[in-house]
Amino acid sequence: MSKQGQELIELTQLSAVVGCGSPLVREPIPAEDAVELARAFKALGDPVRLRLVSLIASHDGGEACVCDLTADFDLSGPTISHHLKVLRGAGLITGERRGTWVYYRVEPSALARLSDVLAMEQGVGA
Amino acid sequence: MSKQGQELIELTQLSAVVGCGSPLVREPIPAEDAVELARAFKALGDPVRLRLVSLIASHDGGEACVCDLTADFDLSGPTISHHLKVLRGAGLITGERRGTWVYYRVEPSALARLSDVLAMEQGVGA
DNA sequence: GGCCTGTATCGACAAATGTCGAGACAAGGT
DNA sequence: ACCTTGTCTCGACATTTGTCGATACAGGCC
Repeated sequence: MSKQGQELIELTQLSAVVGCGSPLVREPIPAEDAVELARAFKALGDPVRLRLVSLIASHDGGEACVCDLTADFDLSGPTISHHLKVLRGAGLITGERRGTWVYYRVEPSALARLSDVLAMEQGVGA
Repeated sequence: MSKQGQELIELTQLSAVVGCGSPLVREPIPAEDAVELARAFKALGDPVRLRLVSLIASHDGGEACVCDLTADFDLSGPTISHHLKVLRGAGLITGERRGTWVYYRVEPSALARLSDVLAMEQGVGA
């Protein structure tokens, strides 16, 4: 638990550094921030994980249990669990155990932050 | 050249499939599209490459030559070249040789596409 | 209590990735 | 023509990553 706290990224905190509405086209991303942001992008850089995020986000109520997710892949349970752990470590999803099942939901602010960084905003080149 | 054409991803083409303004929260991303999108996100999933994109995009005129980029990293020339190749293969940047130097510029539509996919759009959960 | 189901961790292994040095190719200056 | 400079390609290597089976933990049901 304490260890996990260290690994967990506070993507929301990056807003203070990168700045909201300050995309990567306006000024170079500082090296330290790039590490955090890149970890989030890397987490999305796998087809399975990208689909997992999409499945969770688009599921009814905005949450899905692992049992719902495993059915969509030809992968073993441990593998799905591993990918979910990576996404959790990147701060993109959160998991909560309710009774027998564990429910995952996306972290909207984290996705929004990444979306903002990529937004060109038509303010530089053209 | 012909080989490169195969590797090159037409991220713009994904708009026809994923749909513009159809983010990953509205409906699950199809498995095939996830492969293409994930490749782009993976390309951004490295601190060096993320900074490279940012450096290129924020450079004067929207383009930068390799000589401008290598100075910002403690990496060898071949390594920078490798990262640029990955970004090119993902369709995120384009390179053009003009005389002695090779100039790179970002592909705005590709970045915009990724940004759109990540945009939550407040239309589902809440 | 004992069992069964759902999920996570552990250890192992093949494949992919990031990095480098050496060398090749391209373009310009002498 | 030659050499210098800028960039890319090619092998090689250590590290990381994705995957699995086996196993452990958590919680409900008999």
